[in-house]
Amino acid sequence: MRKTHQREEILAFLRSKRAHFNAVEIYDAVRSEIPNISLGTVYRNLGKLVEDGEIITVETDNRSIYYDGYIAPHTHFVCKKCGMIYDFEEEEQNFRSIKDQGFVIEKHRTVLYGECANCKNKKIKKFESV
Amino acid sequence: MRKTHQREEILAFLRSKRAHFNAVEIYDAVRSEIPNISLGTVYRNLGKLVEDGEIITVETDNRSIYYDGYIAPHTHFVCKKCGMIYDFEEEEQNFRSIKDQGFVIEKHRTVLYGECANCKNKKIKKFESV
DNA sequence: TATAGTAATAGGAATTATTACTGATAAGGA
DNA sequence: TCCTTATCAGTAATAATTCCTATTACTATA
Repeated sequence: MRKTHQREEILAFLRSKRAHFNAVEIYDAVRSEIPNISLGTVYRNLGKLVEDGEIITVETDNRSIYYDGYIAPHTHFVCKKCGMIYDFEEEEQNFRSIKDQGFVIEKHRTVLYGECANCKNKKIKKFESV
Repeated sequence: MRKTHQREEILAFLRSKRAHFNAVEIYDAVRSEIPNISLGTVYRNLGKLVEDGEIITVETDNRSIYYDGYIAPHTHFVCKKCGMIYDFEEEEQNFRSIKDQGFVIEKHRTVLYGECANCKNKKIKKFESV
């Protein structure tokens, strides 16, 4: 894979932000550096960067794919009380039985929903103090 | 929400199959019962059924949303070779460390990507026979 | 430095999935 | 049965993504 100005800029942008962007957002951002870059080029390079493992995709239910420059495998936990999103490291024992059945897991997208430890503890404290 | 023939058929179809379908596949299936149903009607009703919690969506990275009539918590595995989506039961040991940290997981959306056991076995066979 | 071969580019057209619109239909209550 | 109105079929429009083509940049070799 050649090192091109366009691809460097796209990767630099994604690495510089700890957030998720869709192709058009990335296109708009990179155009400030390379005004005549085309959207097609952005898509092609995003595809190659994903293929190459430099970035990852985040699929949502709102029809567009988001790209993330933070590639360490991680799990998101969304607290339904406080709305905070937590990142968790990979756990070795996850999906043990699936692996044991001969399935090879290359990547995963996991979002957990529930109540975070902070909110749970607050609730207990509140209860004790009554 | 009115009880309409179209919505009943869509829900009945999804409940009758233990698999995942995109909107066009559901459209084709339901047309055998209601030949002149329109694709727009299928999309609208799928949206309402999701809103109502009667079915769930599976977001993958291949540009179309899949619908699942099986709403008990489970994990999806998408095979990058054959494209098939597999269901797996809940595993007790999953996310152990997150739970141990006091987080309460109420539900989750998990999609694993990789190579399924079938495709892996095919590959091995092919290699052996050469 | 010229040259050929390869691979990437811009720009736009094409494709695909989904949503929006409109006049007609039918579900469900009075 | 009659009304009201959500839902329908059919179709047009939109949005996200991919494909296509002529052109350009890079690399290695002469």
